[in-house]
Amino acid sequence: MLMSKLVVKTLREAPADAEAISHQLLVRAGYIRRLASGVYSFLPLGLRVLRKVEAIVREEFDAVGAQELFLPALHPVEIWQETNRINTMDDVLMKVEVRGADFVLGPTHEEAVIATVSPDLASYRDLPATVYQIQTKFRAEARPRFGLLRTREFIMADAYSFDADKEGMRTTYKTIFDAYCAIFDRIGVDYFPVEADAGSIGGDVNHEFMVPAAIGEDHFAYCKACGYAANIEAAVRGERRTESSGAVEVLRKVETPNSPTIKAVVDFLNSHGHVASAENSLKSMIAIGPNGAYHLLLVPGDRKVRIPSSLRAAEASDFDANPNLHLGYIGPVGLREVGVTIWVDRSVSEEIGYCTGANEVGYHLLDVVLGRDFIADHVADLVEVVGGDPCPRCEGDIELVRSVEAGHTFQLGLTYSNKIKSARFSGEDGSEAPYFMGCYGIGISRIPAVVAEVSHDANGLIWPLELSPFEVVVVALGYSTNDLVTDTADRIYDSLLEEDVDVLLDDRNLAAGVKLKDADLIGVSYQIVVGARGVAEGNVEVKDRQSGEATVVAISKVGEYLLDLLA
RNA sequence: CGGGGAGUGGCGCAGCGGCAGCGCACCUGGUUUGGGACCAGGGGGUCGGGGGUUCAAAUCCCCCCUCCCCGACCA
Repeated sequence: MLMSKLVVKTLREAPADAEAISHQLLVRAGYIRRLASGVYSFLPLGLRVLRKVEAIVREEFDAVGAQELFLPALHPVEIWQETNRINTMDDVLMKVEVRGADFVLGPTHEEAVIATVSPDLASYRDLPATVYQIQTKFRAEARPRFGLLRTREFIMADAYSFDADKEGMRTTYKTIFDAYCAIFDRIGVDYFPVEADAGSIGGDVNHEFMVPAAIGEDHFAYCKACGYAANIEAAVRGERRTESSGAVEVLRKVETPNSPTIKAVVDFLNSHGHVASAENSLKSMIAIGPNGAYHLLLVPGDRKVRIPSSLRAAEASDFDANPNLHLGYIGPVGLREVGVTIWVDRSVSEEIGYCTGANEVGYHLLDVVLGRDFIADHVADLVEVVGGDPCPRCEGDIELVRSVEAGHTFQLGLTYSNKIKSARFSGEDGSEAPYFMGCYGIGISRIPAVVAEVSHDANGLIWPLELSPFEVVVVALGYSTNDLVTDTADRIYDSLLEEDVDVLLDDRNLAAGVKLKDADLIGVSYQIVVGARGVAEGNVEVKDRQSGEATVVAISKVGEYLLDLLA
């Protein structure tokens, strides 16, 4: 490709609306351009990178026997009604009406893939099977941001696996999981498969593929000592012995006017002759179960509650509907007797007298003891981990790592097959059974941005060879004025094309500085700099964009030298 | 959806009642070619949209739209 013909115009300055470094660089270097909020066009350079990402995914999926198919983006609303995700995913669905018929623009394709392939997977003899698709998906993101990192229209690769039983599903999951690792190895970024929360997609075991990055919207808990890694929404902390503070006094009620928060209560008590602290208070959070039942979650007052995925946080209307609940003064004592299920965090001790709400406006209880003054129905991990918490697997400490989610694999089990009539096959004994499914997604259009976030310098992008839009750029300085340069650059370019190298020749009539700056900005993995100074002595310079190292190479040897680098 | 900020040529910005400007980019001619080079000439704008105030509005007022940031949300 001749750069004079390439549809691209680099920018010296980034658009003012680009915040993330990946966004700035991809726009400046001419890879992408915004069409609307969260909607981006891929220019020729950007598409080349995208195609390379896709090629890696195809190769690794194909290698484990997954078969590519193509599904519609336009889904009839009925298939979304069958799983009820028309309601549960309402906030992200883009809906369109076409001549009186209702459609959904697919944000994910579980319904569509089942509807499509179930006739082909009618018997246990047809299983296991894995199919995948690489295509555009849509989400009505409330707030698109960070360029390609969170968009309304995006390209995903999603694989879907179908097995006859749980064991088969687990085996398939492991196979695809390994393929994911192979994919991310080739993409060339540091990544961590972390245990994660299943979110609205449902299912059981699942892993997020996280790439540590300063811009990341997620955090995962990580233990350097043993490698434990879990999304903050799924992470738990280990036990740490809390020293008992000695004798626990009797339960008593104290007046605490205008103290609806932990901080207010602690401040009030401490200034009125009591000794109180957030750690020795219990934060009481009301959550609602799937059947509308009330649950009380108790965690130490200095910690953030992590609501179990089976429950949802209570809303104002839920408090209004239950006369036993006085927001700001809720506590465990007596609530179980009025039908509230009591949960306590694992760290709540039976040897500590806690301060809790008295279920009466303006009053709290002191020295409330688990087992003595109230009984817990469930003991669970209810706090969000923080840096410094003990690792649940070893003696180490947890740290929180900011990161971007690049992929997500799920063991769905029967989550969808149980809801969708056609998601069944005939077993060996002739009876019908639902598929054990898995699904596995990679944000294809997010990958270039993720890589750009972690691989750039002050001069621009730095692509790993596998993703570089070209393998090498021939930067011809004085191409329009120096015949020897022109001739040398052309010969190198032609010989590389001959060897099927993906090569770009900067033949533009521009100042040397501009060409060198552009080459760095665009970030092609290798540069061959052809200048008057070198060619007079029979040399060119080969620069590795990653290391910045430049090597003087004889013109006659440069083809061979480069093929070695690319091998 | 709540809070904050911004819309002036492709990009970055100035102008803030009185002729719409600057840098980059673009076009023509010339010089130049190892780190965004120089000279001369040139093209491109309903100042986001609508309404109002005024002799006069990019500039003041009202409504709307779009975009960005923080939060809520996040397959």
